[in-house]
Amino acid sequence: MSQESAPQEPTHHAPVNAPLNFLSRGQVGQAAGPRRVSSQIQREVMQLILDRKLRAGAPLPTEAELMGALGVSRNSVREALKALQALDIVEIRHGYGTYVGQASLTPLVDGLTFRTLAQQGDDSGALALGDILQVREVLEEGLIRRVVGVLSDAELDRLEGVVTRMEEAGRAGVPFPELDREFHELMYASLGNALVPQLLGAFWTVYRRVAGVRGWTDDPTPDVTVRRHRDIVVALRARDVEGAQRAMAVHFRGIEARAAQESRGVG
Amino acid sequence: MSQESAPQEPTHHAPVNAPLNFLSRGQVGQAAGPRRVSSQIQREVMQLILDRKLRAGAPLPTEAELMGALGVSRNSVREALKALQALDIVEIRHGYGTYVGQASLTPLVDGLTFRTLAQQGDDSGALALGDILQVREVLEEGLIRRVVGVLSDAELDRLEGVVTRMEEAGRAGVPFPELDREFHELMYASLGNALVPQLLGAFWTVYRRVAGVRGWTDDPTPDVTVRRHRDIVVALRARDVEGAQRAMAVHFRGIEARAAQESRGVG
DNA sequence: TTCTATTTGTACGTATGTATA
DNA sequence: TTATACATACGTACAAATAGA
Repeated sequence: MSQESAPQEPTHHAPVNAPLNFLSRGQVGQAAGPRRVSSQIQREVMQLILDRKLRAGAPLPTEAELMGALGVSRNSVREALKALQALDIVEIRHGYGTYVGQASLTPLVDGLTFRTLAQQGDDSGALALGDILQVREVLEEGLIRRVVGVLSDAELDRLEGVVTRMEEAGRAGVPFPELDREFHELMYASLGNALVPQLLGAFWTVYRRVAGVRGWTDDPTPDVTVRRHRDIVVALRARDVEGAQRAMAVHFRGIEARAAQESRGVG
Repeated sequence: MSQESAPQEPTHHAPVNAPLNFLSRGQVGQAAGPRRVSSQIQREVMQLILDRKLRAGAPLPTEAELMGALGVSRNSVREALKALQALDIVEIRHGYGTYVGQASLTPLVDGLTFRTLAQQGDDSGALALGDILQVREVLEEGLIRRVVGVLSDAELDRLEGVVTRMEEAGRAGVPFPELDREFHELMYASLGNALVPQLLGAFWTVYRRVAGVRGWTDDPTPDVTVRRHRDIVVALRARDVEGAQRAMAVHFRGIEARAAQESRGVG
């Protein structure tokens, strides 16, 4: 290993990283210099998925077929597929084949987790866990207002069921992080917005992972957590918009207080 | 190419895609079967960045050095680095070296753009442009309330300057998408939340890219757009929380109306 | 400017591990 | 269990790009 520490910025003239420009070079085009073979293959595969309207799980050509069809080496094909795999745009199953991926928010989770863990020597522009929490809070406080009117009684019953299970787990002394996640995802399902639950789930997962790496203990006051969630359900059932938002805000105050306390304990 | 259309779900027993588990297998550990060499290298490189506290732009070991240090082939190293490059965790410069990346939200932009473009045959769970717009709207309506109290007069002047430049561009018949982006990013800079401007910028970019691919025309009523932004600045200057949120809501009503209109035009 | 060393990009061949049928 | 298809990994060679002498 050369290049020890000394985080010196390189000259950095061209921040090139040309990702997916889609129709930037013609449809499946070969007109006018394809810059990097590997990047070109990435675009070709994505364009192939779009053109054939393939859904998640649909089979993609094998590596050998892509080699022949695009006239490139196996190495280039594999590097391109690895990059698309990291974006969850394709899914590679060893010994079986390559398939269209879910295009989930897994890359966001990975990236945010990495950035949050890397900011210990906190400098400008660094990402703190509090930033993620604040975004979650703003989102959920705004979303709960829009969901009060559309939540059905059946959905409210399901929410209350989750709270009940939380209570049971709390009495048994068992942590219930998954129930918390389920509660928040369930609440916004009726919005019919496919992005909302995934985005909230992504932030939630980042929080949990970072907390895990930092060795934070499990919820020290599960009874309080249960009560906060029950308050939310009560306000939702009463169709009380302001009350619901307030209950959500209180819930997040608790989360933030805990995070701040743990940070003090470590720092 | 075999495997034509027929988007049939495969058996799909194991949804394996083991990404970055961080300390899942010991620190830099090799204890107990490292499943995939390439994935293992990804984790090693990330752990190296964390351990050495390297900042964005810092040089990483060359491919040859990684080969020697980890005892793997160059192909495996390259595949791992390609995956990390897709996540913007490393930056590869041809003929020069590999560096720590910005860990930006580029992967999110790519993924959301891809998903939105792929959902033309709209089925369940598909991601629509309206979903992204709604998240932006909820975020900005909540954020503007929190920013009213902390915005300095200098920042308000800068915001008004952007609106003025919008007005000039509009009079000259020049579209001003970048000024719109600048306005929204500038507004939340004083929050000190590193995630907020990047997340909003990501959603904004996805919207613009999808609109571009779909061939939507530029803003047909730039004067209205300018007025909406000016209304926001006026409310902010008056420290009018409710008015600011209302102005932001009106702004988004306009965007949604335009998107709906364009969608009807195509569909 | 030209040359050179370093480093990444692409290609080919071969062997092995893995999952499906 | 066997056979087949496919991804995984390694090694080598050469091409292309960059920085610096």
